[in-house]
Amino acid sequence: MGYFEDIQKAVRRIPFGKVATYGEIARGAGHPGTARQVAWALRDMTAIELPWQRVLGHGGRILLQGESGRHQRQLLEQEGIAFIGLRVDMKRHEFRFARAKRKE
DNA sequence: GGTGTGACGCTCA
DNA sequence: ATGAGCGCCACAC
Repeated sequence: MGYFEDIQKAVRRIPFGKVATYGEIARGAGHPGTARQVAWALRDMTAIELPWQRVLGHGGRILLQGESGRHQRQLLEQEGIAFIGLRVDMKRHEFRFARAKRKE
């Protein structure tokens, strides 16, 4: 079990209609303080089936640039996630992990 | 093992 | 609100 898989599992735990920040994913995966690496890991995960669109930057901002970002927003809106300007309404949609767990 | 890189997060001007 | 600076850490060379 490596870092990559830990992140993958954490992302899968985000329920439909909810979103989580990179930092929250890192914590939920048991690797606090590695938000940046979460983004790195996600790049290679776009190929596999994963709700990567539910992962946002701090404050609910989409960090993907260009068309990818536009696509992400579209996917989120399809899930019924509300936006306030460029940010997701985190009051309504932020998902928080119960606690970091190493083994599943 | 040193160096550069990045879908980050936080502070401060 | 907006942007620069800096700390962070896993990975590929």
